[in-house]
This record gives sequence, structure tokens and C-alpha cells, in this order.
Amino acid sequence: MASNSVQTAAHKVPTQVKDHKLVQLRRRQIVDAAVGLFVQKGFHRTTTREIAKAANLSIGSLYEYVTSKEDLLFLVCDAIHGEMEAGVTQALARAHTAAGVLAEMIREYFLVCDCMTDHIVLIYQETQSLPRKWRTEVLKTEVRVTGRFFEALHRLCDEGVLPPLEKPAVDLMAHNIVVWGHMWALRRWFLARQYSIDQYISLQTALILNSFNGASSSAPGSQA
Amino acid sequence: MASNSVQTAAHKVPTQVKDHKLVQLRRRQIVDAAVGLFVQKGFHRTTTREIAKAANLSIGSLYEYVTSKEDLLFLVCDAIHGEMEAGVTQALARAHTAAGVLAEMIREYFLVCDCMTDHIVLIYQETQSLPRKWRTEVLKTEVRVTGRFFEALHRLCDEGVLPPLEKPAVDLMAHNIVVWGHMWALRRWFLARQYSIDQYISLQTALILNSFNGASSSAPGSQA
DNA sequence: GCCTGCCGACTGAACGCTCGCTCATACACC
DNA sequence: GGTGTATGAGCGAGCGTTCAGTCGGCAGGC
Repeated sequence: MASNSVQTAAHKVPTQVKDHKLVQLRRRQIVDAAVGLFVQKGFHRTTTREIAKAANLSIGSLYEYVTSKEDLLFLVCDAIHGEMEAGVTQALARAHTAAGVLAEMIREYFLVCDCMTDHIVLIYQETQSLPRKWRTEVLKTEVRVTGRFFEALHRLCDEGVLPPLEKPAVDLMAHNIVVWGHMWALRRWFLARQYSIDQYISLQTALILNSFNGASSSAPGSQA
Repeated sequence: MASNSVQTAAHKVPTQVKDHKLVQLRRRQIVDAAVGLFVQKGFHRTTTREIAKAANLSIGSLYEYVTSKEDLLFLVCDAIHGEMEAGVTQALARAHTAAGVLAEMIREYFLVCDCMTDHIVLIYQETQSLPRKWRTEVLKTEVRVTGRFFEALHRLCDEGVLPPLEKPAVDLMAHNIVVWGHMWALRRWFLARQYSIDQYISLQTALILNSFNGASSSAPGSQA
């Protein structure tokens, strides 16, 4: 969990400890331990004692750095989203220097998702367990990540790499790409029977590129 | 919850009560009550007492029809999947009589998903809480639903309605359609800001149809 | 019609246990 | 000695689950 370089909201969670550096250090221990356990057993089945143990702390100490188990879940979600955002940012940056920009963007992003499978699943499963306050915070990050794709695709349209589609269509394409990444994580148990990640990437990429080729003035919602 | 007409695995869950009809009746009460509460508060935050109360039963009685809270979760997932499968089956059947078959299939399916938003979210969130035994049972149903789309698309290829694509591509298309339905449910908080269900349907449909138009001999995985 | 005995669905107080969280105490450093 | 961090036994609310007991209804004997 190396959530540097991207803004997180962890600082909004109160702590008893005054040494700021120490807070960061201990919280990383705690979050790392918690992520592992949550992935393995889920939030509700994991006890705070287990987390403390895995983080090499006593329960007492744990509660010096965190006000409640729910806060801890928020720290976990925040860290994962941070990592995700960092990954996506880098992926998009790397891709923009390449020849086939869109294909590379998709590829890089899907590879990030492939690495973060467990984390993505965790987010889908446990976001609901957050207090409303933290949940909206987490969803904001999700919006931000999708936003990166909005921008990237619109830029490609402006640059003439993609045909000049209408805004709703482009935005939905961004949504689709984001979700296809999640889909690989959420349905890996099913998809991985039939496809390797590389096959998955090239098939989905082909689908998108084809859809641009075929896009002319076909009235949507009729014929097949 | 009207899970008639489709096979469910509810009969695999043991009960103390001998009258078969009564078991069906009471379990429907229980499942209906549980679905509502689970959607509202999640599985873990809902107590068995609450479920019993909402189902107009005593806790004692509840446990005559169910061996554990986890079994009850399975009954819920099973019922939802049953309803889903029934919906999909009907949707595909209705669509096959229409003119633009594929577009109609998508439309009908998405409308089913739109109605079942809460249930879909529930499944994504709580399937992990099932004991392994029941989880595989639930996933089997998911495979079956996706299978319906596999068949439907392959049939359209055979009939020449769709171009003769390779099997992996067609199967992935089926996956995509299934997941787009789920996506509408899972990201409704985001998507519904920008699209109505009808816009969502026509945009996604256009994307698919275009991808067929554009599909010729484009080597997948290169260029953009 | 009435009594009796049995069946089986139903009830809810009570049990045992888990788990989030606290706090009195100890320790380390200045 | 004062400040700040670490410890872990202990607390108690809340939960899933059980079980001794209730009660309506039905079959059969008279």
C-alpha cells in the first residue's frame, strides 16, 4: 500500500496521538494488516483484536490511532482508492506517450485492475458498511477516477484521434472502460476460465475500436 | 418475490416443519421480510429478531424453517437469482419475437435490471457472506443466466443476424451485456445523474451495434 | 356429541458467547 | 516529575441460537 502522491482523506480521521509522523507510520501498519484480513475474511468477520495483532500492536494502541472500527474501514477504503487513483494516473500518463493511445490506456488500466483484484472486490463489498459521511467521501474518489477517463477521452476527440462523438456517448464510454476493469476483478472466477488477461484486454479493446469505426449516423435503438 | 417457474435450490435447506406447503408459504414471508431489511441495513446489521418480527413470526418459529442466519441469506440470494433468471428468460423470449432482436433483448434485460437494482446490489455485497457450499450454488445460477445470453447471441450469429464472429468474442459480448445491466444498478448513484434508463439503453445499444458494423478484419490489440 | 391423547407448529425468556471499546497501569524519554 | 505512548485485562451490550412449555386441531373410541 504505497498511497503517496495522491490526496487522501485520512487526515480527516481523528487520533489521540500527537506525533504526526508516528500516526502515519502506525496507520500504515494498521491499514496493511486490515486490508489483508478484510480481503481474506471480510470486514464483519474480522475482529479488531486480529487487526491489532497482525499490525503488531495491542488493541489499546490500535484505538489510539483510530476512533472506531468503521473509521478503520474508511482508512482502508481511502488507501485502496488512493492506490487506484495513483495507478490510473500513471497508466494514463504512460499511455499518452505511446502510439496507439486509446488501446494503451485501456491496456495499462486493465493491468492495474488485474493487480488490484482483491482490493476492487473489497471496495464493492464493504463500501456500504461505511458511515454515510465516509461513504460519500469514498464515492468522491470514484467520481474523480472516472473523471480522469472523461478528460482523457475528450482530449482524444479534440485531437481528432477519436471521431467527434457527442458528450454523453464519450462519457459513457469512459464509464464502460472503468467498469470493464472492475468486471475483470468481480467476475474473475468466471472470466478467467475462458480468457487470460491479455485476451480479455485485446477483445475488449477490439470491441471499443470497432464501435468507433462503425459509428456514423446509425440511429440508435432500432434494427439488429 | 415471485420465484415460480424457475428452479431454485431452496429445497436443499433443511427445515423442522413437515408440511411442505406451509414451509413454502412461511419461507416466502421470511425471505420477503429479509430482503427488505437486508437491502435497507445489510445482512450483518440485521438481527434475526428483526426478520422474525417483519415476517410476523416469533424467533422460535423462524428457526423452525431455517437452520441458521446464513442459510437464510442463502434463501434470499437464491430467491433473487431465481427472480432474475425468470426475468431474463422472459425478456429473451419476448425479444426473440420482435423485429430488432438484439436491441430488444438488451432493452428488455436492462429494464429487468432497472427494476431489480436493490437486489443486484445486495447480491454483489453479500454473496461473500455465504458459506462456501451455498456460495458455489449461487454462482452456478449466475453462470446459468450468462449462459442464456451466450446461447441467444450464438443463435443470432447462426441465423446471420449478427456477423459470424469467433466464439470468445461472442461470449465476451454476452458477459458485457450482463454486466452492463449490473452496472446500471451498481453505479446508478453516478449514472443516473447523467442518463435516464432509456438514454442508457440506447447509448449502450448503439455501442454494441456499431461495434458489429465496424467489425471486419481489424487485427485486435493494435492501433488507435 | 364428547372426551382423550397425540401431533406439530408456535412462543419467547434465557443462555452463552463474541467483540468493540475503555481505563488503570506501566514505561520511555526529556 | 511531567508528558506522551503502549498495554491488555475487563466491561457490558448485543447477538444467534435453543428449548421447555403452550395450544389448536384432528383421529378414534365410546
